[in-house]
Amino acid sequence: MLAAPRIKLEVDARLYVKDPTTSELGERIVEHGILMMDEMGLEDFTFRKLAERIGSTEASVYRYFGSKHKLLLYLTSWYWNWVEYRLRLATENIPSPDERLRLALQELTRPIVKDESTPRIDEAALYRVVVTESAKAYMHATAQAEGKEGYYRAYQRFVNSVAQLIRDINPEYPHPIALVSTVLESGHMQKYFTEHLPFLTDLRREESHRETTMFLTSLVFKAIGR
Amino acid sequence: MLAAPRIKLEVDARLYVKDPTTSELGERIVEHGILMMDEMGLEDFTFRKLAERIGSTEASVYRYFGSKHKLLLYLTSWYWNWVEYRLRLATENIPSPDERLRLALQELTRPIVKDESTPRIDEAALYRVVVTESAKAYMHATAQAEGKEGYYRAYQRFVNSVAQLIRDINPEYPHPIALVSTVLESGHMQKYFTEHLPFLTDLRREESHRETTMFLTSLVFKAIGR
DNA sequence: TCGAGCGTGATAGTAATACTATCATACTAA
DNA sequence: TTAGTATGATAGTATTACTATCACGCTCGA
Repeated sequence: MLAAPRIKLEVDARLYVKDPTTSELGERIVEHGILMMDEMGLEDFTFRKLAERIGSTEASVYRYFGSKHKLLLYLTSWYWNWVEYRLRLATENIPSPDERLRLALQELTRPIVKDESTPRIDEAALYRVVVTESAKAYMHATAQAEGKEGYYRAYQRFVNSVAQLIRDINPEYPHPIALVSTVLESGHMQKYFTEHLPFLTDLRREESHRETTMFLTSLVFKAIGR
Repeated sequence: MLAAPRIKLEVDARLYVKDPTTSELGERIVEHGILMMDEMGLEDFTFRKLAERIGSTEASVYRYFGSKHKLLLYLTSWYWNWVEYRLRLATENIPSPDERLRLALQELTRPIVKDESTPRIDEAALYRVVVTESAKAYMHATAQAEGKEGYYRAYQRFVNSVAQLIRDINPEYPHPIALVSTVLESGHMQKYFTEHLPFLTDLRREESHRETTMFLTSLVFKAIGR
């Protein structure tokens, strides 16, 4: 079996002070930042705790990321770039638009596992972080300004990619973007509900990915008219 | 024209230390709590600032609500009870299940205005607070415990009410609860996007409520098979 | 080989936050 | 009249989210 090729995803340079991929310390900050946010949640996570865990100092962490919030934006941006990359792999060379969209939705609801092509990033943990915390990344007092600055561009780009798959099937459907953002957020939310608030969903935990795939696939294809 | 009758909605007693509806100070805390969260966002809002604005003290605010988070839970719980009350008014005595669901979805996407039957509560401001902050209320490290304790019961009850409208139309539809929570959250999210992050939706700001109604109504009726 | 500079660690400090505690006072109800 | 309750006034604590300063050591180019 061949080793997976290592991939590196670009993240908007304004989301970091110093590129964390250029040093061992930077890599450790991202690696353990993900793990700690996953373990304790965004609110309890602090740069001080992170620094302690990786044997560094608070000041050094701040040399890479200007704030906890920027680190979260960096991680979500990385995440959406990674999802877009997976989606391209899954849909390339598929001639049928219907089949492309179906595969894309499957890819979006697939259970996430640690990916060996990115050894410093635990995708399963990052996925849980994005599911739980991403609303906090773009719903806050200064979100509008951050949006205008383009801080959420990775998400925006991904939403547009999927919307294009919809337009390829039915160019008359009036709200492809709203449909895609609804489906993406719903996928995350239902995942969170099945794990933490099961009385707010009827997707079952044991079958959650299969059922989520069916639920969202049916929702989308019926909405756009197939 | 008759004055609207005043209504009072019950909120789970565990969400407050002392019932804020039993005193003028309590009413002022809730009233200005909503307004200030709307103006500055949850993060910048503090009990100290609130106390200053209403001419009281931090300690006195804590005598009503154990924490900022509990106050937010109180407000969202009040909000869902209020929405459920409106939905009952809108759908009572409507014999056709189809028409009931249609009216319910209209009610859910209607623009919110201050309601004179609740003089101390600015529903338009509360709606914006819930849209922006509610994910922070139930997505955090101890959410699962709070869910088990029943702190989100108002939301749960409302989701079930709407799900029942769906079952009345098509009892075979497999995921009414997931569909309802998806639609509720999407309604909020699209509202937020049209206002603050317009590049993440294709619903236009000027027409947002009309378009949102159409978008979600079409989504739901197609999903359940009408 | 020297030295400049860069990256990091070590330490300290600040304003604000999210509470908790204590005491005084005024009004209210028996 | 008094006992209790609601509120205000004030103070204090641990933690957070940074910012600042200095020292050290490694590397890279002259």
